[in-house]
Amino acid sequence: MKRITIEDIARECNVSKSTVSRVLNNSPHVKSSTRKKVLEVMKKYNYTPNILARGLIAKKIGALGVIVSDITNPFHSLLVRGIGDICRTYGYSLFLCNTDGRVDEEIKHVRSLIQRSVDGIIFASIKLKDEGLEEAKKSGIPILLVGRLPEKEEGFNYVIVDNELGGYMAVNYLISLGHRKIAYLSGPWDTWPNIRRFEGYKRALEEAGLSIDKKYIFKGDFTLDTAYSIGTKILMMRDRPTSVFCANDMSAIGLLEACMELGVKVPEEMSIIGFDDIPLSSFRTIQLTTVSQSIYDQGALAGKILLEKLQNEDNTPTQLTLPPKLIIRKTCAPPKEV
Amino acid sequence: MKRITIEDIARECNVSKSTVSRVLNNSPHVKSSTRKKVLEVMKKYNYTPNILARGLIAKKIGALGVIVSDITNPFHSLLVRGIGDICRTYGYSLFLCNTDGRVDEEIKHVRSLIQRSVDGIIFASIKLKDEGLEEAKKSGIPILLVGRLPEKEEGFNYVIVDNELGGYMAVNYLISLGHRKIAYLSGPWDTWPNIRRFEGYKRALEEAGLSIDKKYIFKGDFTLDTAYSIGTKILMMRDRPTSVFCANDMSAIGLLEACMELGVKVPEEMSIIGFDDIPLSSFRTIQLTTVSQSIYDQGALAGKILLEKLQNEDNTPTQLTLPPKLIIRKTCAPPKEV
DNA sequence: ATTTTCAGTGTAACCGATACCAGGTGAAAA
DNA sequence: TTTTCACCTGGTATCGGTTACACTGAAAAT
Repeated sequence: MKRITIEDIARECNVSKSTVSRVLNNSPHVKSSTRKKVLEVMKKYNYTPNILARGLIAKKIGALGVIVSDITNPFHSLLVRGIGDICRTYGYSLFLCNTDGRVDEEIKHVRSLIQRSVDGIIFASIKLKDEGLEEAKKSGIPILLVGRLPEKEEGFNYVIVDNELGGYMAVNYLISLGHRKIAYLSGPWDTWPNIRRFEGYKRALEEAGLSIDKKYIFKGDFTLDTAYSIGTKILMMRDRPTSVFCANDMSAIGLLEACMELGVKVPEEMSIIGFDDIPLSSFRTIQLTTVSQSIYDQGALAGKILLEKLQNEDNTPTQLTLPPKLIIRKTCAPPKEV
Repeated sequence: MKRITIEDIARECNVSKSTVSRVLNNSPHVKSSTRKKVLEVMKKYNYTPNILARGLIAKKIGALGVIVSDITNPFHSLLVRGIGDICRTYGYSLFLCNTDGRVDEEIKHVRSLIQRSVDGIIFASIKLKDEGLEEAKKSGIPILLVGRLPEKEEGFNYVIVDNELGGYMAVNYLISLGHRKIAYLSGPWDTWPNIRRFEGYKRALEEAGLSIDKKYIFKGDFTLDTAYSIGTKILMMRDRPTSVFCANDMSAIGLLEACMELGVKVPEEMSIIGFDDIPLSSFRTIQLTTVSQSIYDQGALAGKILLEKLQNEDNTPTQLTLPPKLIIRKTCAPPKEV
């Protein structure tokens, strides 16, 4: 079926296509009777302008790209949902790119987004050194980072929550319950969220006058299965910690599973606190105490900031650090021995 | 930063842009020395053709749109991941559209995808009567449906699993374990998956000579919370069923939670079987017996079929019905009384 | 009465590619 | 020596819009 073009509309109205274009763009210099007629004909033929033709001149297409490692990850799907909803209200479309954490894929996606003249790119899972990010920066397309930061964060727009503070709050909460033996189950070690959360962990311990004990630091990778197997090890060690701050909720849930498997009662015999507050954490059977990132809101805010910036052609970087929130549910309690 | 255009390359090479275009499109009629030079200059300037300009002529942009109700739903995120991965291997981009199950949003998204000249649209959560689908059909853009079908399915491309058979297999399995009082916890009633699964339920009961007892039919909506509250009702009724076929995994998990809350042992006192096999179902603490839809594969296959169809300009509808798979885990056992 | 202003519209160039047609070249065939 | 023809290459229209500029005629200003 042939698409209706601006020329078809113009012919039908006995005007030139520039006049139709003016109506399309709400130019004030159109006689109201002409405008009315044009609008009528447009409606009659159900006409919508071709965005590609428009974009060719404007060098933008009313679309953002969002780059995540894996949309299947509930953190990312919530974030993308937030971004997507905002895009919709601004009339923008959204390209979804999964990288699987691979730099080459990320670069490919970035190039393809640039080729498509997207108006902006949101990076949700950059690494500390990120070539894809560099590539995008060179292109001059507005960029915004959510959730995590690269090594050199200067000049970038970003929306994050204060991960250090979140870690601090989590561990402080455990300390306030009376815990002294507090373990840390990490995420991928050289990763921004892990580094920041671990710093919060250390600060809380230091302020409480507790020493950081290497035997209580466990290297995980944010996945359930790894956390499960590390969890079984933690539970079987001789001077077992009374509580574990897990670098993310998935890890916490893996640990929780290990506890169930080994008959260790949570929270009576083991307190567990996570980070992120993914939907799963609030399940009745899990009820994980955790630090909330307000993921959906973070995504929505990120989208909003970038889109506003595009509309106002504002090039000054907006850098937003949101406060985390402690969500107390049922996996933490005072330690038994105290 | 100004983008390099085909003209810049042509000038630098002292050839016309048609020649550059020929190189770009692998035309055989280019002297190999010329081609070499052009390719060098293209590489030197890191040139990539502007997809919008290209798309304006070709009337396509190398992108698909996928319409889901909510990417946060694990079923959809897996499906989209499968579609996205295939798109990537074919060099296509993917527009993500969330409708929240609202028809008006769906129509808006469809229109916007048409405006953007996407090459094809994949619908993942259409309704029985779907105006958005109609709108897309009128536009002539190739369409493919995954996961569920509309009332009139003629002429559409689709990839689904046999939901009726899945329901049949699930219930048959319960029957084979010795269950006679088998309840059905439905999804949204007038919905394709629910209708088909319920039909499977009925067929299995009929073939086994069991009557369909209205008091064992419960109307849910695919959500955890509804299933939980219905679950508590089911567990407290006097002539309680010994097993429940839940229309999806989320409902099954809601019921599972209700059982835990009320101290009903699963599977000893209550057998539960779900449908979908979302990742959550295989968690160690859940171990839900269910009917697998191979969601990721379904998405990948759907994407592949549509993309192949686009490349071959094949207009005959491909209609694929995949077999479901029974995944036996730990929530089903023979009933106590037998 | 003459000039200025400006609302309302058309013309044509342009965005960055593709595609068709035609022209030029040189080697092989006549 | 001329013709033929395959092989390259350039010119130009085109896709569907936007936009700078020019033009018209009527109202406002002088």
